[in-house]
Amino acid sequence: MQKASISESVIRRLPRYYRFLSQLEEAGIERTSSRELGVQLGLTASQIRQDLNCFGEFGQQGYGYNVSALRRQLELIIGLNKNRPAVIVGAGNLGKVIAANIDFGAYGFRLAGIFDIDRRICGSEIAGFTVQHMDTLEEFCNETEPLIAVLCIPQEAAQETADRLKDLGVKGFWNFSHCDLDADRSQVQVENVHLGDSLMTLSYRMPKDD
Amino acid sequence: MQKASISESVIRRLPRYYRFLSQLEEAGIERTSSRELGVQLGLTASQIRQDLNCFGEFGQQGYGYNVSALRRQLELIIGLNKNRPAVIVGAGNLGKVIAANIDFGAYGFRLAGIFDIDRRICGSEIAGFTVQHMDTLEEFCNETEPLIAVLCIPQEAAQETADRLKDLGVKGFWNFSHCDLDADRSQVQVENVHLGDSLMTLSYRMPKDD
DNA sequence: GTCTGTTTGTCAAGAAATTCACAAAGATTC
DNA sequence: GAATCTTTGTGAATTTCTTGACAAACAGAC
Repeated sequence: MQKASISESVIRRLPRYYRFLSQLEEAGIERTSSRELGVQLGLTASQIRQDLNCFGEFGQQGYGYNVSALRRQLELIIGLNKNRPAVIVGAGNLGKVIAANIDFGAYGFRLAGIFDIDRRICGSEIAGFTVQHMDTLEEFCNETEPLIAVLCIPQEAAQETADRLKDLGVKGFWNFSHCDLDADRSQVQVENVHLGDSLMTLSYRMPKDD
Repeated sequence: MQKASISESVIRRLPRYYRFLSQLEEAGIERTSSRELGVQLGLTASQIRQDLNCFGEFGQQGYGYNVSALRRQLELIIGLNKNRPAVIVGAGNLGKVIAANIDFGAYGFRLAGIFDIDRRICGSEIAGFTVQHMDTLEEFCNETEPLIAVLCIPQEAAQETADRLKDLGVKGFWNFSHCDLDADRSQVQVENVHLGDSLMTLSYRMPKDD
């Protein structure tokens, strides 16, 4: 499907393409072109063609791209059609919000369980799941084989927990802890989410008025 | 302070440098070097020196960098020492979590108010703030002059609300709506946070086992 | 105080990403 | 159905980003 190894820059743009095409499809628009997409997304038409061509030839000369077909292709490329089990580790404020508000199904996953170390939280219900204690993590993983883990735990516990989950077969980490996980990228994929970093870049870009 | 216009790539790395230096400082480590930082952060020493030199000469040959001094410099560069008013718009699940969990002070801002369109939510208290109705937004902005707004509202309302806030003098948007805001970057800065995009890149990087 | 070792700041080379440009192919018009 | 218009896919040019290399400067040892 893909021509060579895809650069990080391209990968980061794929979700935007997918989102925008979904919007077009919902709006009932049947066809589009790299020029049109470029204008809407603030990119050059050339870049969009270049990006898409990493994965195949989805357009037609003189016509452009069929919105639904291209959206579907991106869905397959990104893997959104799959249904891979995911586990949330850490049922504090953040864990709760993610459990309740992220539509894992829309991203090719399904939430399969929520865990926490605090026995006072265990047993309570979040998003239809009973919070389980970390002691039962091994059992759960052997049974359910989660492909990814969402880490919503304090910085101190993150690396250790990630290692433990890695040994249990988890292949991807969506990491909300305030640290960068250390991992051999050939074995495990890590997506760090640092809201603080994001806010800092905004802070940097604010007028300095010195 | 800065030598020329700073590239996006460099800006994105600054928060990581800052975070890591804060950790070193807390651990009581006094000095470090570009080589050491590079090993820890998974970057080349050359890149770190290049990045830092965009803003000045903070190191000393034969010695390296003083951790506290460099952290302090980055603090100033990013603007974390400031105290600029911020407003949260949208007091649903996400708005609540952000209000309660983001330490705005640590990023050079201070939370000054929370707004929502839903009168049933207005009047309730979140993180010490009484949720105000959007009708009173103009009054609030004239008084408090928030520099940034955190948008935690549905996609449909995002662009309109952003325009309204822009007219009220807001210069930056931390946008959690599921859309990319359209804005003249010379007047207004937008930092889009798309958790869905983040999860999609993880989905893409998962084994395909076809 | 001299000598050795380390590390910076910077320039240049190399690599990567983006944009340009255009032939080829098909759509659309008349 | 011929002529014109549009748009893709792609190789090359350009720009941007990253890495390599080294002189200059200082630290630390003796």
